[in-house]
Amino acid sequence: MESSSNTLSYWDLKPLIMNELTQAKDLLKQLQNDLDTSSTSTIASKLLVTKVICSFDNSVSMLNRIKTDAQPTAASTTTTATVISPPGVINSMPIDSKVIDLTLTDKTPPAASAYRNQTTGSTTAAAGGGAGSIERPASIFENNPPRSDSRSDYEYNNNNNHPRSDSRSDYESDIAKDQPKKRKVLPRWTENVRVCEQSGLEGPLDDGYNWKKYGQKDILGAKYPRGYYRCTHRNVQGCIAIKQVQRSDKDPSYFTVTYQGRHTCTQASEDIPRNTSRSKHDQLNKCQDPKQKKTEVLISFQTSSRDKSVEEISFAKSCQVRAKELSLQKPTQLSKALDISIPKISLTKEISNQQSSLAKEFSIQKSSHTKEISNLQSCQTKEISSLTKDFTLQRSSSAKEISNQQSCITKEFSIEKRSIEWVLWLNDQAPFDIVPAICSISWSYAVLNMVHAFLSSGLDGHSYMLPNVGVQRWSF
DNA sequence: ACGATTTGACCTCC
DNA sequence: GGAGGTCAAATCGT
Repeated sequence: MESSSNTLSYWDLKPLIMNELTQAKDLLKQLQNDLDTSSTSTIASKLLVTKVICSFDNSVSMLNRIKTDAQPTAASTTTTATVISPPGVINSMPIDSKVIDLTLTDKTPPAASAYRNQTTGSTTAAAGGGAGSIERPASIFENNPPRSDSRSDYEYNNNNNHPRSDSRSDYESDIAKDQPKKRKVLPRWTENVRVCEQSGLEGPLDDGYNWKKYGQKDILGAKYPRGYYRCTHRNVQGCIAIKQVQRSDKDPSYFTVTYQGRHTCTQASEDIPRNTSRSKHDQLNKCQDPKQKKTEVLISFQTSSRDKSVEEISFAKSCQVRAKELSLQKPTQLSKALDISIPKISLTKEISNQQSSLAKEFSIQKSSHTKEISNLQSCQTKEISSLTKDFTLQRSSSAKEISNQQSCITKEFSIEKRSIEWVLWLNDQAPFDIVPAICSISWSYAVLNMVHAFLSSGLDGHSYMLPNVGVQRWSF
């Protein structure tokens, strides 16, 4: 429903400027508190300063535009407004340094607007409770937002018959009285977020912010309804961020999330969006495979990406310059402290990182060494065991062999002994006169051999031929 | 009891 | 007149 031409009027920019100024004011308050209580780090304080500068920059930039754009002209003029989010000031995208380009529309030429104002102004004044043009203080969202802040995304027509118009605040009535009746223009972008299909949930999806659902609508031609969410801190802090979530018809695992307006609540002050989600958020996230969970963010702004990049760069540069200027022009205690503390902090961080990585490395090495030692021990134990076994076997076989050899030797010795004894006996018992012959060495040797062979074979009572003796029968 | 969600009615815009 | 966006009472969940 967003318009697509490029004209901006004062009334288009006013809410944005108010928003910027309110934000700057809040940030300054926060900074003041921080400095009073010393509750935050110097880096956080510096960040706050940068945010404030950026908000002021944006406001000034927009006000400069108004000077030229708001000049009544005969024909409708076309301009492009660009509101850039400062890197520190997080809009509802959980990504730093986002650039929001607004290509906004005012289809009502100034003349026509004036006409409308004239025709409707009086009735609105009546509805607003009087013709007085009460100047609303700058803190329009200060803690107690107007009852109609729930309508702040809209500027209603000044319709006398509008059943709710009488409940609107004086402020808005005044605005309504004076300005064209258009929807407030807010930064708008979309993201395509993929979640697992099993979840079957159409939660607001976890983007780190807390959202409250305020409506659901069946959309013509769409299979799934569209959910409407606004920031939980809307009532307390006047945060204007809203989003719409709709499941894709083509791929139900995708949700198209359209964000509108950036967070001005304290959530935005925290650089890292928190995952303080509940219920469905948690379920969805638990369900998501870490690999699948990688969110495919397709941010589509209404201006070309080339313009966006250029503006992003120029904005970043402007922020840098301003921050530098500030720290040079006002060498306060804070900036001095920052100059000293930042290198110190980064050094400490580096040391801590190195320590951590060394500890990690040591742990890994220790682990691998322990493993190696354990393996070696195991191998050695095995080897020892095997050696012991071998040794036992060898000892056993050696013992057996020795025993066998002993037995053999003993047997041989015994045989020889008996042989000699027998020869001696034979010599004593010789019935013939054969002593000289027996005494001859050759005969003795032959007899000894014969006896040895005889005893070895275990034969008993056989006849043997003795050399040079003839047949003799010997009985043992 | 209180906060979140649902849902029908209402409103704006095209 | 209809689609989209919002409100607010009713309902639900803790």
